[in-house]
Parts: sequence; structure tokens; C-alpha cells
Amino acid sequence: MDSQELMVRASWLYHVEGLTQAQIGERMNLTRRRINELLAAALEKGVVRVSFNSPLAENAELEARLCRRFGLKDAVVAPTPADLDQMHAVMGRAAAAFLDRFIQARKPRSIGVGWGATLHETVLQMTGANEPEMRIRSLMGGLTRGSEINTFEIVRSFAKVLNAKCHYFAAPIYAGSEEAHDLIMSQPVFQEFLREGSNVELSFLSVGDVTGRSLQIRYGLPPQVDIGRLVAAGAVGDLLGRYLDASGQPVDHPLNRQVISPDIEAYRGIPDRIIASGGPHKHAILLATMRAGLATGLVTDAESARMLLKVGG
Amino acid sequence: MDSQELMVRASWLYHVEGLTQAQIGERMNLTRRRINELLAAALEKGVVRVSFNSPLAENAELEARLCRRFGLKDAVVAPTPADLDQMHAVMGRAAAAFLDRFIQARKPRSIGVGWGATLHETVLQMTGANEPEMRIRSLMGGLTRGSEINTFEIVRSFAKVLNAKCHYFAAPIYAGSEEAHDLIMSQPVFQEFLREGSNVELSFLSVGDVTGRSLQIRYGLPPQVDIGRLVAAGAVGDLLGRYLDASGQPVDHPLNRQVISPDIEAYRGIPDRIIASGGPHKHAILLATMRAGLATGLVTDAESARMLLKVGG
DNA sequence: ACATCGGCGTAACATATGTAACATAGAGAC
DNA sequence: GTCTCTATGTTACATATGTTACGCCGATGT
Repeated sequence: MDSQELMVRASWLYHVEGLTQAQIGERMNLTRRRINELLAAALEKGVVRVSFNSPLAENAELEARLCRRFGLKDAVVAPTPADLDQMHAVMGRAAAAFLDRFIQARKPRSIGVGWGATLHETVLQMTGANEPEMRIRSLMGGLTRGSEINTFEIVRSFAKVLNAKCHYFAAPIYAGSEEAHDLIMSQPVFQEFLREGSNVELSFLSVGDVTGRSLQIRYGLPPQVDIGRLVAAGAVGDLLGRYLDASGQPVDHPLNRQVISPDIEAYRGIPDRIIASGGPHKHAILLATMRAGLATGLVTDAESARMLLKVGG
Repeated sequence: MDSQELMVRASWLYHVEGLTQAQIGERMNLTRRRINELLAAALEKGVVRVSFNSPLAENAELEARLCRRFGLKDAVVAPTPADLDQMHAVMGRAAAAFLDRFIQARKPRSIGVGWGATLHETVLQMTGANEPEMRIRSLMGGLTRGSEINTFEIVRSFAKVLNAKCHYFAAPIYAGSEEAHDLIMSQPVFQEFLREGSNVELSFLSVGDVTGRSLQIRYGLPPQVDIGRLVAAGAVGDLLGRYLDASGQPVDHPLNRQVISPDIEAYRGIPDRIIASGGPHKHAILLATMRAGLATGLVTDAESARMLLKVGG
């Protein structure tokens, strides 16, 4: 086709000279329609192409692919830090920027949060807002043993930075036994809380792994739990204290019958479910949650994103 | 600025994913306005850039620069052929495509043409049209001595390919003497013809050089003319049989007082004045015509274009 | 010679884009 | 504290863009 030359000329005038399609048509004695076609053809045939000159471009690509692959509404991929100790800070910054915009634009009436190092960093990095009518709810009970990062502290921090109402979940994460769990859960106050909890418009959690790096493992579990048996049952990590297998299903283990938090179906009822976690030890549980479609939004690091795209689906 | 990341993300969604700015704003929780700015900034800051993957791109650039530098309305730059013998064919093809579009779109009522190898090739390559009301006029007299390419043949070929009316210029190019010139020019028929000639809406000429390669030099000049004296007078080539110096002014030489064609001022009165010439031996005269602003449109080859841009202005 | 078909121009339209005018809120200066 | 100042959101509008429907014309095949 001779139009190669026309495509190049039209594209040059359009992209470099900044003329309008109508002006180009005038100058080249062609109709605007024709120019429009030529420009589209030039792009399609690769005569002109848009190239990205930023390392961030790859992250943007990963985000788009994550959205497509796992049906996400939102995805944020931050650069994987060379020093993995920075991971929480990186995740925090990325998640904070995302949440700031999300909250600013969508003004959810209520937000449910989990806990962990990532959430701690996130709330530190948030710009915040002034939303006195907004409710921040913990979606999990509190730690009974100490940690420098406590669930109560997290939810309070969120409420403070957003100047919003703060709703603690006045219960332990795990009941001492299955019977105690059923008893606690039957309390009207918890019934309502769990119903309300899963009524939030937005949830923001991280997932936990099953290694000693996990705060949940170190401080959240009842003292007598044998991690080995948890792993043997197929657990690859937890979401809201509930331990999941590689397919994202709760494993058959007493802990899952003692956990006091919205069950998976209730959780799925939350319209926007953001999960923010990064780093290699989170790979298995991230993959599980993605496969099970538990999140509508993901904040993670580039390496994890690549893993998800390579393995998952 | 932290917006680097936002720019990349927005640009990716726009250019690669093909989302609309409004959709991106929705997805990133930003206003459409902001996205618009981000995209513009990304382009400006070079975060994304449009690159051309065609050797023709450089020609398009040369065209744009020629237009700017010399105030042209139209410029066509064809690739310089490796074999310079192909130059006329290349020029012809480029000029033919240009003229086809020009005539098709603008329907000039009358076109004035010169002569030469380039015009010969041009008319051969034209698709043509069917414009019975269009008048093709020769802007120069005819050759008195033979050439395989004759002015009369050129104008007739144009008229034929356009199915238009054909108006020959029934005179020699040069009168035998200055007195004869004045006498001829005073004839009512020529007076009218010259007036009409410069009344054409479009002129299509090539320029001539002052070497033996020029058909004008070989066949057009009266026998006794000494090329050396022409050159000594400063001539670098001719336009419509009028020899010009490096600044585009007619040289002081008897030939210029014998030539029978519209004078420079009359020529300038033509709204669209296309000059088509390429190859190194045309450089000097091309530069002269460009400097003097004699053309509104130029068809040339890449090498010549580069020369004009490097030297001229 | 005639019918058919694809390419292109024309016109009209719905959408998308760029921009201006104004409002608002947060950051920094005094 | 109050101020301005800048950056951004809001709204509205003028342009530009992409797309559709339709008709002309020349090319092609029978």
C-alpha cells in the first residue's frame, strides 16, 4: 500500500506538529475522515508507537494485567524494594495514596480494617480527610497479648487520620474453644457487630502468612496452637484470622472454628475489598486469595505481581 | 513530584489499555481534568513518547521544517534515490500524488505548467481526473529546436490526463533580441496571454540549473548564448526561463530581457506556486527560489531538503 | 455492455477532549 | 491567628474525534 507515506506524514503532523486532524486533512488535501483512518492505521501497523520511558511503566502494565486476570477493580503495583525490610513501608505508601484517593472520591460511609505491619505503615502515610460521619470498624477482635502494633491502635489511627468515628471489635480474635466460639458468636452484641462489620462499604486488609514473620502467628494465635498442624492441614496463610488453603478455601482446623470475624461469605458481601500485602513470604496466601476472588482490589509489589501472573489464574 | 507514578499509570491505561480519560479518572479516583493534565504532562516530560518506526518519518520531519523555515503551504520530501538517474521518476511520483490530491480537493479552474523531465515524469504518474472546465496553460513559450520532451507535449499531457482544456503558449521562450522581445510582448495576444497566464490559480514548475544536465540549457536557449557569461553574471539557474542569482533576483543578462514569460511579480500573483525539483545540481537554484519566497509549495528529495535547511533561511 | 463491489467522499451525530471560569481547601508567610 | 497563594475540584462549553449511514465512481468480472 502506498499509504505508508501518508500514514507517516499524517502521524507526524498530528503527534509532533500538533495539528488537528481537520488541519492535516486540509494541508494534505484529504478528508478528515481519511486522516482519522490513517492515524489509526499508523498506530495499529506500528508505524508510530507510544513508548514508555519510565521503570514505573512495567508496574502499570502489571496492574492492568492483574485487573484482567483476577477480575480486580483496582490494582496498585509498587516497585519491589531491594531491601525487603522496606516492604511494609513501600506497601504502606502505595496503599495510603490509593486509599486517600479512594476515600476522597467515593466517600464510603464505613470502612472495615484489619491489622498488621502493612496497615500500620499505611495509616502513617495517609494524608487523611475530615469525614466526621464516616465509620471505621475493626473487622477482627483484638489481641489479648501485647504487640507494638495492635488491632485497636490500627483502627483508632485510621479513625483519627480521617477524623471519623471509631468502632472497636470488643472481642478476642479467637475463642478459647469451639464451644466458647459458638457462645460468643451467639451474643446479640457480636451478632450485630458481625452483621454491621460485613456491611461496610470498603474493607482494607492485609493477608498473613504461616511463618514466624507473621504478627498474627506470633501474637494473634492462642498459645497452644501448633503451627505445624496448621500447615499440615493445608494452610498457606490467613485472611481475617481464618486460615486458607492454596485454593482460598478455609482449611479444616479447629482455629477456623474458633475465629471471631465475618465468615468468607459475609466478607464477600463487602463491595470493595482491598488487600495490601507484599513480599515473597506472602506469595502463597496472596495467590490463594486471588484465585478465590476474595479481593476486588490489590496493593502489592512488582515481584509478587509477576508471581501471581505467572502462576495464578 | 510524586505524580510520576500517576502519569505512568494514566498513560498506560490511556495509550495501551485504550480507556477513555473519564474511565481512567473513575478507576484512579481522580477527576477527568486531572487525568487530562497527567497525560499532557507525561507527554511533555517525556515519560511517554511517540516514536516513528519508518524511514519515511524523517522525510515527514523535513517537510514540516521546510514549511516553517520557508513559509511554505505545502512540502513533499521523497527519499533521495541511491541512483540519481531515478531522481526524475521519484520526483514525478511524489509530485503526481501531490497534484492528484490537490486537484481533486481544490479543483483549481486553471493550472499553469512549465516543462522539463520532472514534469514529464509527473504527468505520466498522475491518476488524473475528469475536469472539462479546467484550463491547463503553458506558462512558457515553446521550444524551437527539438527535444524528446517539449513544452507543448507537457501541457497537452496534463490536459489529457485531467481531461481539461489545453492552452498552448504560441511563442518562443526567448525572443531573438531585446527589441524583438519588446515587439512580441506588445502584441495584444501575448499581452492577454501573459495576463491570463499569471491568472492561473496553481502553477506547477520545476527549476533549471546552469549545467549541461538542464534541458533548458541544452535545448531552450538561443544558440549563441554563452553559458559562461550567464554564470559570471551570477546565475544559478532559471525559473520560467528567467535566470536568477543566489538570492533569487533576476541577473543582469540579455537573456532576461528576451525571455517571454510572466515576470517575477506576475508569477508571485499566482496563489499556489508549486516547484518540483530534486538532485544535487538543483541545489543552488532551489535555495535561491526558497530564499526569495518564490514558491508556496515544494516537492523535492530528502538530500536537497537537508541542504536547504542547513544552508538556507 | 452491464451488474456488482469496494474504496472513498459527504454529512451528520454522539462522544471524548481540552480549556476557561470559578470555588475550595491546604500550605506557608507574616 | 489571618493572610495569600497555589493546587485541585466543579462546572460548563467549544472543539476535536470516532463512527455511522449513504451515495458516487471506477474497477472488475461475466
